[in-house]
Amino acid sequence: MGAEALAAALLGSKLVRVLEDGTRLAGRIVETEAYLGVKDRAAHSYGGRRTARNESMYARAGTAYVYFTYGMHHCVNVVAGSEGQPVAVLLRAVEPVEGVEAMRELRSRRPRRTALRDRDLCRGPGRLCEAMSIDRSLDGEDLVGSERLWLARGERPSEIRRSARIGIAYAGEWVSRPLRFCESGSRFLSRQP
DNA sequence: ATGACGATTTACT
DNA sequence: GTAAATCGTCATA
Repeated sequence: MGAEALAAALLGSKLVRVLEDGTRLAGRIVETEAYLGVKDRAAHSYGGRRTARNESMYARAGTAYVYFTYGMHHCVNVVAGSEGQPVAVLLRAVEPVEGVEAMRELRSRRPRRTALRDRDLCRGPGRLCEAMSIDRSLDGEDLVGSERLWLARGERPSEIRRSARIGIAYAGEWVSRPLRFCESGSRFLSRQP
């Protein structure tokens, strides 16, 4: 499956995480972005770049690519390409469905002034990783078969909306490509399309 | 060895 | 709306 097809197909699927202590967390995916590989200036694999950091992008489809950015946030992707094709789908937002209080606790580890509403727990790629305790230790995990982090079926959205990707102002003509996929009308999006 | 840069989030004006 | 926080990573030397 190509990255765009996977980005759309993942909407409605559940991301499930089991912590060391057995706590189970789950969120329904409502926002994704496709990164199209070597030709895509916004992708970490642009131009065939292959480093220790993005090595997982070159693994087989269904592998997790987790990276650390801005000195403080993690983001999780589902690898989409056939092996050797560094193509992936970034998970940008999920709707919390299991372990909400555990998620709130995880999101409150750093001091904060404002109270955390349920709808703000997993609304954004860095936030959802913090809420689900996803970091580089899960980079390379097989999302079909892992006991720590995996994908499960869920209710498909009634309507999908495409828009431009976020946070890639440096990507030239790729900035405006409609490679962001959202469930129409969801209250759990990182921002309204 | 060093410097510049983020697929972001938060708080503040 | 704008700006600061914060540091692993990588390209350059």
